[in-house]
Amino acid sequence: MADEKLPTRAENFAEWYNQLVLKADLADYAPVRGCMVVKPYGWALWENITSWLDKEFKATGHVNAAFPTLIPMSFFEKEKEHVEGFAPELAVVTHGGGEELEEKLVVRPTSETIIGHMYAKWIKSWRDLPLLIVQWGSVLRWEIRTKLFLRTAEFYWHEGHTAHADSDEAKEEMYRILDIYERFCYELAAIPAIKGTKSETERFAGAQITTSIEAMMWDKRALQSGTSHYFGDNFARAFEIQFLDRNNKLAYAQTTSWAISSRIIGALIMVHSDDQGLVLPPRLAPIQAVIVPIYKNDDEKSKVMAVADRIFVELKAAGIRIKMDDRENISSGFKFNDWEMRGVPVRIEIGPKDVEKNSVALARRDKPGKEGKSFVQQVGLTESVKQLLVDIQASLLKRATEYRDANIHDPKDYEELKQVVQDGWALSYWCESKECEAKVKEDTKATTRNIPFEQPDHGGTCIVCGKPSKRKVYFAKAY
RNA sequence: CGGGGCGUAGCGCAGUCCGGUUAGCGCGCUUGCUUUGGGAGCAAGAGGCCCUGGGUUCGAAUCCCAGCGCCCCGACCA
Repeated sequence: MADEKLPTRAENFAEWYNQLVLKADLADYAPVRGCMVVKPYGWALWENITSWLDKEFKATGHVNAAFPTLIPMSFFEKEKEHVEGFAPELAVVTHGGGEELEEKLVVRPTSETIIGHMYAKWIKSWRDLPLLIVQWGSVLRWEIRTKLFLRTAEFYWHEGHTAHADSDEAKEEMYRILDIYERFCYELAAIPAIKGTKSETERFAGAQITTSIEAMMWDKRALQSGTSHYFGDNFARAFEIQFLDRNNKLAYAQTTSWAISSRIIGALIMVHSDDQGLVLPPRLAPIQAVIVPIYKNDDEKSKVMAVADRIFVELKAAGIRIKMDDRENISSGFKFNDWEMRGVPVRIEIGPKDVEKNSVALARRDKPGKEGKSFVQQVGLTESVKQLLVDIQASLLKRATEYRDANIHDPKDYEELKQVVQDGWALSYWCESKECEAKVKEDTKATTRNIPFEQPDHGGTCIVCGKPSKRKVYFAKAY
């Protein structure tokens, strides 16, 4: 039992993360370099994420469809910036059925091109708009340095692709989706992500506007957790998505695309989890509460299990995602640690003493050890557990918000900015020039994350060059 | 693409320098018994193309040559 414990976060954050993903049973390394296998427990978590998003997309008029994995190479050459952005990380199929292909096929790294091609075919009239399609699937990017969930060659996501008659409507769509992403982060993931606009250099290849939500991890690095893009007519021109408008004039469609990927699971881990293992927000946890029965002999077992079974049925009927850990020959101490590693929000311990006293021990995962343990009556347990799940959800968000705010700095000058981005974020005025942005990156490795929508009501001067500046930007080291 | 390291059981390693019985150890796995309120104990088992190919030798995990694969450190992305 040498390596049951994780390295601490302070000791080695990267190694803590790697081992946590494996030990919490979320994913495993695949035989292909850079690829991962998402294990059933990890996939259950992903399904809780996707099912909420899917409902929100459908509620806002979107429909799901599927486009092919393979895309003709020539499609990528139609939008100049897009091909430049993606060329280095394309996987290309050169042979099929033993023959060399006449036109090489790209394994999709994203689907703007093939969807653009199809949209050109489908959109002929203003009556065909808006077209609001979401694809759930995976994409492949030939990454050099990979890490489970955060950056793998193949990853899972949804990609929304919409086409609109005018630019205002398309921009509204972009912002509408970003709002859904924000609500997902706050309400489900308990992550206080910040909405904003990407700088020109950080923009998606081919986009006119890229917006993002940015989240602060435990190590204070930033993680782009979702993006929503407005393309103007860039892709419409490249793929000839044209329609006759109300005035019988030929016009280009305005398109958007947007995504949240399985990377969000990495954010969940790096925002909430601790040295004991995974910590999951109750609304996303595949298992919200686990029952660990404790007994020494058959006599105790029958008494304990009678209570445990009854409680299991009650909680399940109340809609709580509950699990009975009835594994034999494993000590209860091991089970406690095991479920803590897997991030289950609430643990219910039932032993002979509880049977006598009509109580149970309730342990909340967000407060490890004795601090989070309480003894409550079996009567009314369903309500106690429900309330506890709500409390945990709220306290995770509160803790993450306080942590984020405590580590966002307002440096006085460039010297101080260089200091604070080594271990935190800076929110500073910036003149929005590429030169100043590049200088910060060169000096500190920190990049602009986004220009938050929420801004002070007055301007200031650029933290780098001192020129007048209208808006503040977040500078941080990023994943 | 440039520098360093490693391929031996599912995982982590020892053995390799200096060739020589039946290739070991820890974890994990299987079975049985005892255990179970914070990471249990004992016992018996299963599990090997020692990366691949060639060479040297009476004899190669070990020496030589070639190849393959992987990992770590310096330029991009959800």
